[in-house]
Amino acid sequence: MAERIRLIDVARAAGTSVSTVSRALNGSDLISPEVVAHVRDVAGKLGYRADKRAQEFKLGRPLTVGVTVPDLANPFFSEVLKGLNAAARAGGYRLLIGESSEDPAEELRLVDELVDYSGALVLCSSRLTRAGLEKALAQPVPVVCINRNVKNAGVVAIDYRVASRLLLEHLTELGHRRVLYVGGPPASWSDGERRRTLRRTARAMDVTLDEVDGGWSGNHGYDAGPTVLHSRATAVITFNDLVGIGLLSWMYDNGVEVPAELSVASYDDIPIAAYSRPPLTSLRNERAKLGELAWEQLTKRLGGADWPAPDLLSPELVARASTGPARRRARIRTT
Amino acid sequence: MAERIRLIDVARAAGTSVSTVSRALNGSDLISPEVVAHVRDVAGKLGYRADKRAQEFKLGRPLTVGVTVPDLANPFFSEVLKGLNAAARAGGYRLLIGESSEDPAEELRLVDELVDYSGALVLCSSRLTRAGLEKALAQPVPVVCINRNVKNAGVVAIDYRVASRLLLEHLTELGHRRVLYVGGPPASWSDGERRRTLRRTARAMDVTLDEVDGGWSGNHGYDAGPTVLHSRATAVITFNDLVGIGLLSWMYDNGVEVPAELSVASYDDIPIAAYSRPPLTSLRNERAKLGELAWEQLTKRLGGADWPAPDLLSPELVARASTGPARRRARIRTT
DNA sequence: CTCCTTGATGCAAACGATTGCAGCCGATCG
DNA sequence: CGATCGGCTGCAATCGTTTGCATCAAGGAG
Repeated sequence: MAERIRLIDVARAAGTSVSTVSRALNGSDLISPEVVAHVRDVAGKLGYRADKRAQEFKLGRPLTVGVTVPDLANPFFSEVLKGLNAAARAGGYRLLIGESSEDPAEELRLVDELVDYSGALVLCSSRLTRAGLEKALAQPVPVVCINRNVKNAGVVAIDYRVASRLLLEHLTELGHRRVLYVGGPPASWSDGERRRTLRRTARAMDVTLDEVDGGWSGNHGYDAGPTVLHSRATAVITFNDLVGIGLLSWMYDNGVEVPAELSVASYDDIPIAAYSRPPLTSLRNERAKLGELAWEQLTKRLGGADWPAPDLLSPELVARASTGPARRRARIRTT
Repeated sequence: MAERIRLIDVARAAGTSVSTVSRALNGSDLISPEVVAHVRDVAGKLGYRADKRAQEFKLGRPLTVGVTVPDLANPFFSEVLKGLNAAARAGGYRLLIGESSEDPAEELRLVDELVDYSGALVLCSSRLTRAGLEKALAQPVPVVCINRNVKNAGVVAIDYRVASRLLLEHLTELGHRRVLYVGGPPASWSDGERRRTLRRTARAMDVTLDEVDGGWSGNHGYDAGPTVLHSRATAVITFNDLVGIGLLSWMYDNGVEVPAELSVASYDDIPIAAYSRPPLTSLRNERAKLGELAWEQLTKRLGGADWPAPDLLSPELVARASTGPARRRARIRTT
């Protein structure tokens, strides 16, 4: 908790001027090597640390990227953040992270606040309304959206066409012809994409697809249990692994054998998916890479270029024990 | 991506001076109401936003709190961050989050970097060595440690004495007299505390306690499976829920009945613990509150006071199906 | 010996905001 | 009617750093 050392303190101690100290510390070639060495030495002894706020202020651009995520506790987002953080730090930027708690209004507030501190914005799985997004894009900083498709912004997303095809191919190979999708949060673009591509692919593969609403957490999956049980589907696809694991849990509690009576598959393959009972069939995606690519798009844009074409990442199926051959007969059972 | 509007632009548009605009916007009582209204109006029309960097620079103190966590993907830390974030934002501060990836050297680098931008530091479950911590505390900003006890800093932690007592009481009531602890990361202070309090309490309760090393993830728990199986303990306590769930998974894969043959209990009660098979007995703690309390200590300190006494939070036992009566005879089984 | 070049250094302006202080103007009082 | 007072407003300094430009000393060339 010592007092802050300023450039002028170093200058005085070194018997020179602030400009010389600044130049010496920043490696200008206008300064004689001996002076550089001396100044560095003195600065080191005094424990001088440049005031980054003053530096950035003088230099103009904020070296900060603002990021919004719907939910910090969801491993999917944590890993996107990991990737983005690593890339941004390597580029000399740091992250200002905001959590919207899955609330579009809160997200809008966040954007509004983050933009005051940031030279760029990354909206991760934005739950913003169309109008809200427009507003965000009108801000005086470049914006990249992860898992949300918009014009005039960088876009990095999972390729849900591939995702849905992989899931349905896997299930049809196991003999399933009737599949139920348990959906995600209403404002989620990626939920919309999952539905759209599932529908389209199901039609092409002659699979009957039903849909019910769900959410993003284990509780949402657990609560969907009765609905799922009463459906005529032999396989269920859930919005994400947390929902899937919650659903598996309900099935277990209610004596429904998975996968003998019902198959369950999901998106994301978060680490815990391998440890559910039974282990959950899911779609592995390179989440950290989503973050890295977002950063790449941003640097290009900050470098003056136009927005590059959207980056689409294809997931990969990880078949585990929660999916198996479709049962032959209609389920006979009450509650 | 419009150009940034500055105070002087507003001043010109409003036909007044920057000082007047500044005062009008900041609600000084030295300005006539009509002018205030007019300036506000013009500023609104122009979409003026104060440059926070310039503002903070002028005002002196950085309104940023730097935070380090070992692992962003661990729900425990996510929720601490949630609590801290909410409290700090309410106090007008924002969070700069750094992830050390469970690496003490990286954490030291992080601290070194964060301190350049922050007016205060929160070290969450710091893995720093003693010397590293000293260094961090020598920085010219106040530091709060969550789940790590140090002098000359704010301290907020889980009360592991209570935690260990609750776990061992629960297990002894179920008839267990021999318990194995599967430990956490070597640099973890809280792992040390868990061990210390478990040992002490076990001695007092006449329980035999064995210990093996583990880690922080599901994989660590899974890998500990064989060791656990070959031990003579009837109950296992794991470092955290992720480890516990990994261990449960190994037991399932290898046909060991839980809790009939082995009881498993753990610390933290992350949301997913309720959905493991069987659901995991764990210790619920108010993680978000850890973050809030850290902020409270910080504000007191920033207000000029000395560090308050450490805040200790008592956890609460959530008994689920992974713990049950101890089996009567020694386990007979190979691998 | 003087002038000019060159390399090293310092002076001072600038970034965008806040704020102490001086100044201005109208009103009030003697 | 002039002095004073008080309420608003603007000028200018300031925060810590960077950087264009002036300056200065030394050395070489004429």
